[in-house]
Amino acid sequence: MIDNTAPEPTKKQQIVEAAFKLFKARGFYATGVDLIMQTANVSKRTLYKYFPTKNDLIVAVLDYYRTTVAEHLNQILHQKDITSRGKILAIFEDAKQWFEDTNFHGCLAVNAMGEFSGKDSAIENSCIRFKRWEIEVLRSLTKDIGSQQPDELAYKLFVLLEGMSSIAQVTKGTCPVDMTAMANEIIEKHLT
Amino acid sequence: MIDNTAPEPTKKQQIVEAAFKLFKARGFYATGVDLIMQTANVSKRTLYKYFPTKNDLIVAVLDYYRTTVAEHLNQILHQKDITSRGKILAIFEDAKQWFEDTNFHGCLAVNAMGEFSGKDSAIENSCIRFKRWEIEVLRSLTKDIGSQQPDELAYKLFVLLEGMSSIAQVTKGTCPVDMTAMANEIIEKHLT
DNA sequence: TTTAAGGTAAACATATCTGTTTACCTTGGG
DNA sequence: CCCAAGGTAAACAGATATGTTTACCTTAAA
Repeated sequence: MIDNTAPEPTKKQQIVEAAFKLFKARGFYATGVDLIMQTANVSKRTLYKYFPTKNDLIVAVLDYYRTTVAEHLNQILHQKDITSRGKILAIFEDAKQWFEDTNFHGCLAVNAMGEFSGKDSAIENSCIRFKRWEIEVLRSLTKDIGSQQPDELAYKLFVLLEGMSSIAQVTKGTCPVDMTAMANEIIEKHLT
Repeated sequence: MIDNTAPEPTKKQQIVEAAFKLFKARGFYATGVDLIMQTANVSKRTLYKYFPTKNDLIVAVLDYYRTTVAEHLNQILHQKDITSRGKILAIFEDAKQWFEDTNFHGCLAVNAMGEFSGKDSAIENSCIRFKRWEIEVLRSLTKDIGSQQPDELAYKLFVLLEGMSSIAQVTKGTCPVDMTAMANEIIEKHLT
């Protein structure tokens, strides 16, 4: 009998998810493995079996972070009755909700870079990969729109999203500008 | 005889400057007080005399960070033969150079927020104060320009700068867009 | 000369962190 | 039945962190 219901054991995933939640809310250095293992309901031995070092776990968490963002984005990207331009604007509307959450703590990759820049190249690379992936998502959309310079437009939009994120993380105040409209104007200007 | 040459002792400043350099390059948690005191050429006792807690020192460093940015900005802001609009564009050009430095490690206030959000309200407040000050600098310029909604325009420009900073910090790649030109277009669009 | 302020150097206390090891438990298939 | 895989619990080791304390030095002013 072949078991095809749950191929992956759940313990490893429990660890990653618990660590993800804690790292996001409390930072990386400030979160000890003891707390992670308690939150995940897992013994320390099991944790170190799957992740020989804490930094290995951090890399896994950053990769997991990308999959969660990707799954969330796919709800927008896979809609059939909406143009690529509409999808971009939908991303901005979605980001607005995202950033206004009182529980928002900034981009995990940016935070990780702040703590591990120049100290752990595997973590650094994971952060860079994440940002490259984000901009690639935008680029595929700006290419769809028919832009002659899809890279440039994607970068402009990316700067907006990153700025919104950073400001929201620190000030936690409401945004006085309709950033979706601003993005739309930038697209408009770019296409003419 | 009254001594009015150097009223403040230099030790305190040495500590703040050394800590500033180290925190910027290596992060807050990852930088121990031993390293700070060695870098500052100061004994541990002296350090704890001026800063009873490491977090007290962090708050002082964040305040010092603002004064260094302010002094740098004043070179632009105090020029007489340049319009307010020109000053804004000069800030963007300056930021470009700033962010392209291989030794750039992102905004210290953003990094501090990533490490201490929800953990130390004095540090949090220092970060928020820094961002509020930054946007106030921009607002005084957009007001000068004659904008009817100086807050909105300042916020738009601030989003751009923050986005540039974040992306530069993580990807360390060259920016494929002339952000100064983009800022100029946003100003143009806003004023009409 | 004395004294107080400010400093150094280094041992010390205490806590916490990552990571290891030992001993034991549970469970499902051969 | 048994036994290997995967797990728990908890003690342990070693490094490192923040702070404290003790003893001593230097210097300028009263």
